[in-house]
Amino acid sequence: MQKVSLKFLAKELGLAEGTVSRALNGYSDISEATKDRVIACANKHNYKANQTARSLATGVAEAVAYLMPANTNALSEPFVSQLLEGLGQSLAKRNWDLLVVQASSSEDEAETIAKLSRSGKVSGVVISRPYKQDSRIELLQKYKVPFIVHGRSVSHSDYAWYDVDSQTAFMDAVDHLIVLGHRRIGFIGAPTYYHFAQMRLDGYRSGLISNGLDVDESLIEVAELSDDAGERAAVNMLKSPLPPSAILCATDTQAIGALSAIRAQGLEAGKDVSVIGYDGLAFGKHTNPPLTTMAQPLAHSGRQIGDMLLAIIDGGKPTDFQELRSAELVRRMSDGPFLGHKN
Amino acid sequence: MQKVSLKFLAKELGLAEGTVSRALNGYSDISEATKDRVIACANKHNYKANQTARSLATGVAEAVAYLMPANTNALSEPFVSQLLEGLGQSLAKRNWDLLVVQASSSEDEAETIAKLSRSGKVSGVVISRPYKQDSRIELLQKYKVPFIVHGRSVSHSDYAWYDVDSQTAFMDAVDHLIVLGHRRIGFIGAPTYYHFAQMRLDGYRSGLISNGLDVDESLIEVAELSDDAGERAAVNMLKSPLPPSAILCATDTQAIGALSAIRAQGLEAGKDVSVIGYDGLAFGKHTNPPLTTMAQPLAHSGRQIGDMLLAIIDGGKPTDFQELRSAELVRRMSDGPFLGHKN
DNA sequence: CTTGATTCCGAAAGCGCTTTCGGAATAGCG
DNA sequence: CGCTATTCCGAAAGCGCTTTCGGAATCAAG
Repeated sequence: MQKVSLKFLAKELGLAEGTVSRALNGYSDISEATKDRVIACANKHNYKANQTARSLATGVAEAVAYLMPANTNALSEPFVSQLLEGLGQSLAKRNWDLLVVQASSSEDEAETIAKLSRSGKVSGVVISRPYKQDSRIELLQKYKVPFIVHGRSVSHSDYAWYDVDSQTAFMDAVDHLIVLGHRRIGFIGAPTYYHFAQMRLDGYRSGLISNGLDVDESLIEVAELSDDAGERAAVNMLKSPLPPSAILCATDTQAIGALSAIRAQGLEAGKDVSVIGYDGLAFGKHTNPPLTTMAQPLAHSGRQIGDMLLAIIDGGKPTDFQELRSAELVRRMSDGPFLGHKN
Repeated sequence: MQKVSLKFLAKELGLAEGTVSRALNGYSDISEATKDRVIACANKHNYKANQTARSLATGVAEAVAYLMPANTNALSEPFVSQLLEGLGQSLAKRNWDLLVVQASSSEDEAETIAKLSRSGKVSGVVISRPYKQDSRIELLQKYKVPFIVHGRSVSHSDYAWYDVDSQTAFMDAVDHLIVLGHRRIGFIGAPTYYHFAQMRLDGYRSGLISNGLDVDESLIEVAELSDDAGERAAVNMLKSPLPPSAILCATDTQAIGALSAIRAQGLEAGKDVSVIGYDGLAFGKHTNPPLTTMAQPLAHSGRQIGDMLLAIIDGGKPTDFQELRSAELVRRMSDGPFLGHKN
C-alpha cells in the first residue's frame, strides 16, 4: 500500500502536480477532458488529499472545535452528545471535522483557547454554558476566532449565540403552577456564575411577581448541576417549617434528584409536591414519576449552531447570528393541582 | 495582534528558525542559555506552534479520531459522552486532540475510514460496538492505521481491544435470578450483527443450561437499542400465554423500556416481574423502580482505551493490548424473588 | 601552537498541497 | 496568412514547521 500523493498522480498522468491539484479542485482553467482523466485516476488509486498539507497551504483548517463544559456529569451529558451529533451533521455537509477539546481547569481553559486559536487546527469554536462574564468569550474575540456560544453571557450584543429563552420558560412554568393552585413555589437553581442560572432565577422571580406573589428567599436553593445536589437541595426545602407545594428546578438533572428526595420523605411527586424541570431530556419519561419539564428544542440545536458558525466563518457578521428559541412545557406526571397542605 | 511565527521569533532573537525550533523542542544541541532565552521570548509573545505545519513536517498528527456509532439515540448516549471524556483526558496528557467523526450510513463508514487514514489528520482511531464481522476493522488493518476497538468482533485475536465480559455477566445475571427462584427467564436482546448482542445472548443461554434449564426460544426477543423497542419487546413477551417472571435486557436503555411495559400491564417490576439491565448507566438510579443492572466499569474505560491506543501508536504491538474487564451486579429495585405465577 | 574532539548554531531541504504567473498551443478574426 | 484573444497547462514559490548536515567556534590534550 504505497502512499498515493499528488506527485504520484502527476507522474502517473504525465501532468504537473499543480495541474492535478487544480483539476481535483474544479478550477475552470482545466479542460473537462483532463479533469475527467485526473478524477478517474484519483479514484482508481483511492487518492485522498492530505488534509494537513492542504490546510497549511490554504490557511483554512476545515475543522471546528467544541469546548466541552468543564463540570459535566453522566446525567447531564445527553445534552453534550446531542449537541455533538448535530454539530457533526452540520459540518459533515462540507466535509469538515469536529474537534472535541476539554480543559481541565478554568485557567486551563484560557490556555486552551489561546492554543486553539494560534495552532491553526480549527477555524471556529463553539462553547457552551457561558458564565455571566465569560473570559472565554473575551479571549475568543481578542484572538479574532470565529465562534458561537450556546447560551448567552450578560452582555451578549456583540457576538453570535444560540440560546433558548429559559427566562420566559420559567415564567411560564410559574404561571402553570399557579393555575394549578400552587402558591408556595420553591426554586432549585444552579450556581449563578452561569448566566443561564441567573436568567432562570429571574424568570422564576418575575413569574411570581407578575402573579402578585411575594418572593420568599427561603424557598430558593442553589445546587450544583447534579442529581445528588438537586436531591440535597430538595431535602432542605422540604424539611422547612413551611415547605413548598411545588418545586421548579433549573435542570432536569436536579429535578430527578428532587423526585428522589420527595419519595424519600414519603411524599408523592405530582400529588403532594409538584416538580417541574428544564431541558426536556429523554430519560425524564422514565423517572418516577415521569418528569414534567420545560423542553428546549435540543434535537436540532447542534445542527443549527453548526450552520451558524459556518456562516460566520464564511465571513458573516457574528451579530447577524443571534437566535433565541423558546422552550415548551412537556407535561408528564410530576406536576398536579395543589391539594392543600400536607403538614 | 500580529501573527507570531517561528520566523518572527527567530528575527526577534537573532537566531535561525531551525535553532529556535530545536530550542523549543528541547534538543540537546542547543545550549541551556539560548534555550532559556528562546523560551522566554516565546512566552512573551505568546507563541503557539502552528500544529498544522508541525504535523506536516513531522508526519504525526497528534490527534486521534473517535468514530461515533451510527445508531445512537439520546438515551444510550451517556455511554458515548463518558467515553469521550475519558479519551480526552488520556490524550490531554500529551496535548493531543480528539476528532469526533460521524458516518451517516455504513457504506459511508468505509469511505470515512479511508479518508481518515489517508488524510493524515489523525494518527489513530477508536471505534465502538463492532459487528460480528466488522468491515471497519478490516479496513483499518488494511490501511495500517493504529486503532483500538471498544468491544470485540468474532475473530478478535489480531487487533487491540478493550471489552467487558458481558457473556459472563449474563451468566451471572441468570444465576442471580435463579437463586431468586425464577425459572422462566426472558431475554430481550439486541440485533445480533452486533457481536456484543450475540455474546450476551450466548451468556443468557449458557446461564440457563448450566443451571439445568431449557432454553425457550419464545422467551427471546430481539429489539433495537432504544427504550421504545425494549418496551415493545417486553409487551410481546408479557402477553404470551406463559410469560416470564424475569426479563434480562441486553442494555439498560431497553430495560427501562421494559419497566414501562410492565407498569403498563398493571404489574410491578421487582415483584411481579424482575428486570435486569446491562450497562450500569447512572440514570438507572432514577427509573421506576430503580433499575438493577450489570454495571460495566464505564468510568475510566475511556481513559484506558486512550492510553492503550497511544501505546500502540508509539509502536506497541496491538495484540499486546487486549483487555477484558468484568461487569458486576448492581442491585437496585427491579429484581426480586419469584413470588409465584401471577396469571 | 597544533590537532582532534566538542559544543553550538546556521543553512537548506523537505513535508504535500495550493495558487499565482506566465507561456505554449490553439482558436478566432480581419 | 498574420495578429490578437483564449484555452490549457507547467513551473515555481510558498504555507510554518522539523531535521539533517556541516561548519565555525570553543575547548582539551599533546
